[in-house]
Amino acid sequence: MPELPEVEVTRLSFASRIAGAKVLSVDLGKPLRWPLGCAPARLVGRTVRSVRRRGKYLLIDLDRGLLLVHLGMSGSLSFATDLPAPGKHDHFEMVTTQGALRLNDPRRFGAVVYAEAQDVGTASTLLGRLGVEPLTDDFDVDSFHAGLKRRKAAIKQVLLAGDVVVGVGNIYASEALFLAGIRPTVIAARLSRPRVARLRDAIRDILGRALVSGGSTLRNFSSASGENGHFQFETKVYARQGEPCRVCSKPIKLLRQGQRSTFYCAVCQKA
DNA sequence: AAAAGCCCCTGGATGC
DNA sequence: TGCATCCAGGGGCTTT
Repeated sequence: MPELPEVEVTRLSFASRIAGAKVLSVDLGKPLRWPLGCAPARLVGRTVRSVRRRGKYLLIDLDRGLLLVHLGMSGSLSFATDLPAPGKHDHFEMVTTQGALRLNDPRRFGAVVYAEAQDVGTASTLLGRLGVEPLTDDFDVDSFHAGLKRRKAAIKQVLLAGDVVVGVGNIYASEALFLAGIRPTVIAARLSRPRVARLRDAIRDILGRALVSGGSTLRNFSSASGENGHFQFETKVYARQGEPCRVCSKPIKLLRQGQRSTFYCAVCQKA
């Protein structure tokens, strides 16, 4: 579920509401991907400053230290003053003076990790190897082209790896490659500069439009205020194998790359 | 350094 | 209805 648009939609849905709140209590459910990294009681009394995003991570800045939140495959956050009693898949809850922030994550691939501020951004942290933010001006054609030049893997898998550009997951990788007319199996280093430029524009276009649409709700994603996304109704190739391409009417194809599904049109996307 | 595989976990859909 | 199998939006870690 959560690729860059979903994470950003989540951030926008509670960042302003939680800013300035004081932490009253923190409770954990079953173990997530990584341990919190501190005793929950240590967070009590701290103040939430802001909520930022880096790639698919949310960074909740406290007056001292910060929380890194990752939604994994099945995570979603809720922030409200009137949440129902916790369910079996609620594994993190932080009650504040302005509402309770809760992580629901059935598969538990997500995580909430506490870090001291000075630990963030270095190569030793979770954020150290992340690529450029695709919706910023730093995502320019020259550096994108240079990054891809070093990679001999298929372009789809390079996009998913997140060390060249962040935030593009399985849905939006297929969609962006379709929009750019590029076959997902093309070796990244072989893409010409004009095609790299098209791909850059396609990634920004897809992510931007998904963001405006509130993200994609495939199973149970919703923002922290409970809004569902609706970009899943706009996908051109994702999960449409066998159905006619919306441009040329030939059947959409499905293949496996790195044990993940890739969807493409063999006519519209040239090698 | 980069690429390929493996694995964490639960639930829903499908097939017998 | 029950059971087995496969699949799912991510990504760190280990092995080539």
